[in-house]
Amino acid sequence: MIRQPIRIIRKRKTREEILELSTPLFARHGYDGVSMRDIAAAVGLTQAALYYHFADKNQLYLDTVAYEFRERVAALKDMLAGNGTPWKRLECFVAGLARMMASDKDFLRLVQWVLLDTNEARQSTLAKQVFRDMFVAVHDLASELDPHVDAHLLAMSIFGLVIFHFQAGATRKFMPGRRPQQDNPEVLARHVCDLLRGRLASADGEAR
Amino acid sequence: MIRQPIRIIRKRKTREEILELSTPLFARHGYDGVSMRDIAAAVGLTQAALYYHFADKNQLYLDTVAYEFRERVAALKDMLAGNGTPWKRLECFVAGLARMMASDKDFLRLVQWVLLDTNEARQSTLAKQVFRDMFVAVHDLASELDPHVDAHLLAMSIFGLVIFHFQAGATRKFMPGRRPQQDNPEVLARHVCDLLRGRLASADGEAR
DNA sequence: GTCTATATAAGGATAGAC
DNA sequence: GTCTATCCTTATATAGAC
Repeated sequence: MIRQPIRIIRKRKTREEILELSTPLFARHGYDGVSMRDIAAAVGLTQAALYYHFADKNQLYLDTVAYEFRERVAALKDMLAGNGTPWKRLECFVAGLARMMASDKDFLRLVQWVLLDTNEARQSTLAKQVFRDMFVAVHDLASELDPHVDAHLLAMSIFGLVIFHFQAGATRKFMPGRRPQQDNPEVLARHVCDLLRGRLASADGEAR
Repeated sequence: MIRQPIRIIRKRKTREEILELSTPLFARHGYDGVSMRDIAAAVGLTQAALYYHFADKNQLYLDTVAYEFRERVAALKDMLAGNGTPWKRLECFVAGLARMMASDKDFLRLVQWVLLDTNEARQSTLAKQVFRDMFVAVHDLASELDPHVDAHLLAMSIFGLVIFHFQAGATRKFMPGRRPQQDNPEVLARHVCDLLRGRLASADGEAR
C-alpha cells in the first residue's frame, strides 16, 4: 500500500500541471492560436517533453478541456440537486451559473470554443462527455417548471440567457445603457429569473 | 460618365470576390485557422496576388467581416423600423433574427468569432462598426417594451435567446428532447416571444 | 522524464518579371 | 493585376542521448 512509487505521483503532477497551464492559453486563443511551443514555455519544459505525456496536440487539447470541465460541471449539477420548489432550484442554478461565468473566464471561453469547433470528432466527444449531463438536469427542471412548454427549448433558453450575457462581455463595453453593476452576477441572475417568471412588462398596458 | 475605365470595375470585382470566398473559410475556421494559401486557393489566385488587394492578413479578415456584416445589419435594422406596437416590432425582429441565423451559418459563426476575439483593436473596431447600431435599436425597443426594466440587460437577453440557440446547434444534436421542428426559426421565434411576454408557467400553481 | 537536435511542412510576406 | 520564386519564421512531431 505504501509501495506506490513516487514516480507515478510525479508523473501525474507534471501531467496535471501541463493541463492547468495550457487552460488559459487555449481559453484565450483557441486550438489553432496556441502552439506546442507556447505551452512548453508556459510550463517550463521543452516542446519534446509534452509528447511524453500526450500523443499529440489534439489529445492535449481534448484532455485540457475535459479536465477543466469535470469539476465545474459537477458543481453545476450540485446546484440543481436541492429539494426546494422548482423555481427555487432554478434561482439557485441561475445564480450559480452566473457566478461561475463571471469568475471563471477561462471556463466561459472554453465553452465557446467547443461550440465553435468544426472538428466533428472533438465536438461530439465533448458534447456527450461534458455538456450532456448538465443539460439533462436543466432539461428535467425545465419540464417541472412548466410541463406545457418545450423543455428542450426552455433549457436552452436558460443557458443562453446567462451565458450569452458573459460571452458578449467584451463588446458590451461599447453598447449604450451599460452600467458596472450589470457585471455583478447577482444582478444578472435576478434579471434572468424575473424574465423567466414573466415579470417583464407586467406593468404594461398591452394585451398579453 | 462612360469614361469610367473597365480596370476599376475589374479591381472591385476581384476584391469583392476575395471577400466573398474568404467568408466561409473564416466563418468555419476562424482567423488562425485559415492561411493566405487557403484563401488564394479558394479564389483561384496565388498567394502573392492577395497582397495587391489587402495590406496583410489582418486587414483581409477585418474587411471580410465588415463586408459580410454590412448588409445583414442593415436588414436587421429594417426589421425594427416598423411603426406597430413595441410587441409587434419585437416579434418581427425576433422572427427575422431567427430566420437569418438559421439560414446564414457563416454570419452566425462570424458573430461568434468576433465575440471571442482577444485582439482588442479588432474587437473594438468591429463592435463599434458593426454591433453598436443594431444594439442601439434593440435597446430602444427594450425600453419601450418595459420602461421599468434595465433596457441594456433586456436587449442583451433578446439577442442571447435567439443567438445562443443557434450557437449550440451542433451540440444540441446530442441533447434530450431534441425535435427537428426546433430548428425551424418560426418555432424558436414563437418560443422566445412567449417567454418574453411572460406566458411561461402561466398555468403553474406556484407563487409568482 | 526531460533534454538537444533535427526532419519536414506550413505559415506570412516581399521582389521583380510580365 | 497576377505570376514565379524565394526569404524567413514558425509549426508539429520524432530520434536518440542522458
